[in-house]
Amino acid sequence: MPTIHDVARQAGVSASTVSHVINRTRHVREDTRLRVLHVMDELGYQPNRLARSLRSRRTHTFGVLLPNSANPFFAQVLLGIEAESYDCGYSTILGNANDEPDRELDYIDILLSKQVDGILLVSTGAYRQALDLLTARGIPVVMIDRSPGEEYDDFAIDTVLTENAQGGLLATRHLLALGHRRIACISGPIRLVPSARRVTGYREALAEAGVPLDEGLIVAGDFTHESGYRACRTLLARPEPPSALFVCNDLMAVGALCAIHEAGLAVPEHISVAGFDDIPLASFTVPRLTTIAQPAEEVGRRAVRLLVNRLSAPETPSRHERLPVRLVERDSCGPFRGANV
Amino acid sequence: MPTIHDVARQAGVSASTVSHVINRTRHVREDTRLRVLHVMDELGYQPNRLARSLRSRRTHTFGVLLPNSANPFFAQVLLGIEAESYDCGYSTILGNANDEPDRELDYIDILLSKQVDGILLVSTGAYRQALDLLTARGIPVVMIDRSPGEEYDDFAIDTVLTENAQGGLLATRHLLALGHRRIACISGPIRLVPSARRVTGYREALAEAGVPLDEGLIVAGDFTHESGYRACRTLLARPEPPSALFVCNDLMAVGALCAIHEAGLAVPEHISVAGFDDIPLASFTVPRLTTIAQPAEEVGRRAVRLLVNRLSAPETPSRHERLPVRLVERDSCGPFRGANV
DNA sequence: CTGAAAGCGCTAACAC
DNA sequence: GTGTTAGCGCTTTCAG
Repeated sequence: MPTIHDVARQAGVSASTVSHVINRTRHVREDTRLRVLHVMDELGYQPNRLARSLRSRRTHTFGVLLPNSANPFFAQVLLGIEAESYDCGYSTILGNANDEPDRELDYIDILLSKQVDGILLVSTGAYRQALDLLTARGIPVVMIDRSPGEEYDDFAIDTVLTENAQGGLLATRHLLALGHRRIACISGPIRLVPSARRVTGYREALAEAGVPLDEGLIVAGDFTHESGYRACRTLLARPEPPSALFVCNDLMAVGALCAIHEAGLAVPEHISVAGFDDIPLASFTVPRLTTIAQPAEEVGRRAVRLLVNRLSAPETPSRHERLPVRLVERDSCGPFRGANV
Repeated sequence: MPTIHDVARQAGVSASTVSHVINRTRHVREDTRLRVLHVMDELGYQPNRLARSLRSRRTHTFGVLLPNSANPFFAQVLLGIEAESYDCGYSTILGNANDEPDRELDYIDILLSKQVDGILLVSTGAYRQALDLLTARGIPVVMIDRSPGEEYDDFAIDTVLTENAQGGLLATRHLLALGHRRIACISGPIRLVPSARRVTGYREALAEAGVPLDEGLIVAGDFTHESGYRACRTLLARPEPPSALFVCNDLMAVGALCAIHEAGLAVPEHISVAGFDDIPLASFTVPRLTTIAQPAEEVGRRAVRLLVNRLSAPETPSRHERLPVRLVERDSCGPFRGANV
């Protein structure tokens, strides 16, 4: 591979001139500029960005840490992150924590030593340690989907969150408006803030409507198809099964749909199901899923924009974006028609 | 951030000694080793891998280029790539081509100038140009899922493919064995080799069984839910609709399931559906999807292993892995019960 | 077993 | 408008 010196020699100028042509960092006489460009082209010169980064202390690379990039919701967020990063001239190094906090921390070390310019983090649970590592280095971080809460305001970290509680509220209100009273909830892992907030919304809606809450109607899953399937079976086996389900993510809702079908019941005739996320699949389930839409891709893009902004203005106070959710009515929720089975 | 010189000074040794302690590149007296280790720990020293890479010409980073990381099949492959890379001490830079060949080529340039040690490529279609860029640089490449064909054997590129034709054969034979004769096929984009191979398997199975092929029963989708939905509607609207469907990927099969349900027909009573990929969701559709399983995650892991091997033995002749597929029988295929509708 | 010196390819400060 | 110089932080000969 030719170096910048090869180009310089060939074009009869100094390396710094070539550098300035490449980076438009100061004026170069038009004819020399063209000559340099021509030589670059001729030699097939590609700058070594490693060397450039070492010197300029900018790698134009972000680290992206996710619990699991194959989860459709995160996959969509990742799509937004990658797309916006590309548009802004950044590359993305991807790391999956696989829900193992240790792995998350290990990745943070790796990313830091690779000198990434910033990190986009959906933390698996090691909030405190992760943020300690990060802020010790003073590297910009945007936390996505999950935040450590107000206690961490001093960390000056940007966040992009969605209105989880509002989503739980909207979904449950919708079910109530359809006449349902025994509304169950399949939650995500309780330790996760977004999941907890969705359940909060659910509780609020019930309280608002004066419907007493049967705690046995809340069962926890872990955001996978399988867990939604199992939780739903548990619910159906109860002496007084619910007539509607608010499921805290679409993956589990799909599992629930499957369990209901296998139990010989119909959606929405016997049971209504509302999900959360509006993953692309949700438009094609049987029946099509009514759900709370989160702008996943936009979440990713916003996060990147925050990061890019912070790099150009490091001293800005931390910014917290909260994106709205909305109810998408499809075919999985119907009016209450009396206790089933 | 402390540098290796800070550590050296503090420990009273030379930088090269510290380097050797870190990289175990030659023996160091036990007590000095411990002292160095201690100082490193004390200062919270983290090597700057940029500098290291510039010098050693190894970045321990792979580039991963996919058509779309949110497609569940690729998402699963990516999971395998990321996991195995991590296990082997590599990071992964992710790039989505979004089915735009130009973007794929642009990403290749970026990855090369970031000096990645190798590239894992699921090409969007710019095979020839992509490989030209890559081989000109002599950088190791593993092509996944799609290969340019025998004509490119001189490029000495490793590949990991799956038995696509065999999959088409197995699925169609299964449908035939259930008594179906009018079996339609929803293919992927014709220009893509894997899709074409699956259709080849489908044709072979029909020929094998002496069932004449009605070309009108083959309709092309583009591997998305939506296209499967539309293709299925087209098929159902035909004067003599098929009694079974072989759909070239699960995403489209899900779309087909939805279309069939909306047409008031039942699976598998009226129509049988077989998919391809066995994405995680396939176990939870309504009804559960019979499909051809590809070991997606393993595909990713194998690809990384090939790359790692090649880095340690660059002169090895190119290796081509072909992973087997298998039929997973679930609930979406049933015996032929006479013409439907 | 250890140290000194050179240099990976680039950019930035300073001269002219 | 252009060139010279130094050096980012590390590894790797080469000496000892």
